[in-house]
Amino acid sequence: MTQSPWQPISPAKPVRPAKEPLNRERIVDTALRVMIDQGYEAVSMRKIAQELQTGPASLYAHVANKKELDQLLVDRAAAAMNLPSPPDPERWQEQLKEAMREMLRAMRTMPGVARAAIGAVPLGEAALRTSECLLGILKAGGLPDQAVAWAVDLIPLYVTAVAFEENVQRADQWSPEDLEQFLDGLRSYFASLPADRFPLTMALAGPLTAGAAGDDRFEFGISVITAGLASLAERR
Amino acid sequence: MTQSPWQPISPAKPVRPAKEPLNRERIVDTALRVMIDQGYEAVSMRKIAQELQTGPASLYAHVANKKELDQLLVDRAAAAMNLPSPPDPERWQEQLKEAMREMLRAMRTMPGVARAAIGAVPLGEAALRTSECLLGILKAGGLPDQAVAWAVDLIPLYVTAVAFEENVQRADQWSPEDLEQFLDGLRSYFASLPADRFPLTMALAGPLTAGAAGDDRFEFGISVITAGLASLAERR
DNA sequence: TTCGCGCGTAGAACAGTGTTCGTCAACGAA
DNA sequence: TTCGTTGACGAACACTGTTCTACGCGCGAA
Repeated sequence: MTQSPWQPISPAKPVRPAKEPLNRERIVDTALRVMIDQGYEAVSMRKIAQELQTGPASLYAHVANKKELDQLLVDRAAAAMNLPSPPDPERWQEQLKEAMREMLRAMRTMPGVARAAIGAVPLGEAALRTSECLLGILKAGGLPDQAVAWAVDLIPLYVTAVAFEENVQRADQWSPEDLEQFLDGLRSYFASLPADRFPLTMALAGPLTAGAAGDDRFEFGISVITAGLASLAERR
Repeated sequence: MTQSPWQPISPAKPVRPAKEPLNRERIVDTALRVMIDQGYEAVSMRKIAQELQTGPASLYAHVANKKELDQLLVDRAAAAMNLPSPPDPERWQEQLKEAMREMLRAMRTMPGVARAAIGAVPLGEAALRTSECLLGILKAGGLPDQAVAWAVDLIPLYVTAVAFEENVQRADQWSPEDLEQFLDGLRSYFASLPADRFPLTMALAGPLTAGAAGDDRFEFGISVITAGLASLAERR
């Protein structure tokens, strides 16, 4: 089928520029960069495509869908964790806490990865490596196998949830002053409650609004979990 | 200003049907209904408006935005929980576990509410009531005030995360067979790993994939948390 | 009774989203 | 040289939350 003669001449020939071909790694790199400096909400297929100077459809040749891209980002975060090893039966509780701190640290450097990780079992290679590490520490602690397995589910669940909660605040661009202002509002809200129905909430308004910014609350959480797991080990 | 005489006859008169006026409660009712039988993802302003035979803009007269609607749904779930009371110092650990089971139960009857609850401090009246209840139980357990306060943060975080994880599966319409198939795939995936790098993952493939369907894993989690909190109380 | 005002209603539009369709250029094999 | 395959990608589809704007009804004031 030849061209119709009256057709307008071919429009300026897009002349595909000799640019680096797309691949999965470049896509994940770009997504990670966008996520780090604009947050998870900004990571859209369109934005990444634009950043790579292409159209959104091009990405689908290398990534099944957005969910898979999310998983790849999670795996990047997991790869960035350097966890304690080898497991030491004498120090397993401290090692466990160190591991949890490291997990939170890695998730903090990539705000938004918690949002991508929550509610989806991470099965990438790097994620499995962290699981393997946790398994080692917990086995060194002398926990029964079933407890070890479930703990490996519980621990990332908690850390991810904490990171996610922090990122919700970060996503709204809260400054420390905003946070303090929010807490002030919260305290006066607690103070305005009906005293007959919420006596404890009112009495504990101070502690309830403490430690929101720093790591104290997280340290409390990992202490509770570690102590709880230790109690299972001791009664073996 | 009279009508121009040449104007076409009044166009069928929209005749606003004598329908019940919109209000916040009807909106939340509808949203809840949609969420229960179609999941959280299906709860959109448009869909709710359509369900109420109106346009999406109408909702904004009664609800500030989607986030606020989410919070109202969460509060409905909180209102549906009937928690143990009064606190009993002799049975505080069992009461705590009962409370957590009840929280999960309520969230299960409203699949999707966990998605709405996660990462946003619930401050509605019903949510405060559950906090107050937890505060009572934990105080009865003899925990220090700061521990009580942080525990009240930790507990809903865990329960919500578990419920959310379950709902991700439910959202994808997984049947029990699908779940079993997924676990089979997981086990064979574990079996195919390089044995030198993932020895523990392979050895514990059984326990790792156990208890995904039932409540055993959740029971383990609440036991760990309760034991951890108890250890803080005992060393007072 | 009539006027005017305000509030609730709601259609249309805006700026996004994930994803798919169909086309087009480039490249290796025949 | 021609063919077939593959990757790239603009356009379009079906959505989303939210806002603008006009419209009509009920209610209080005159």
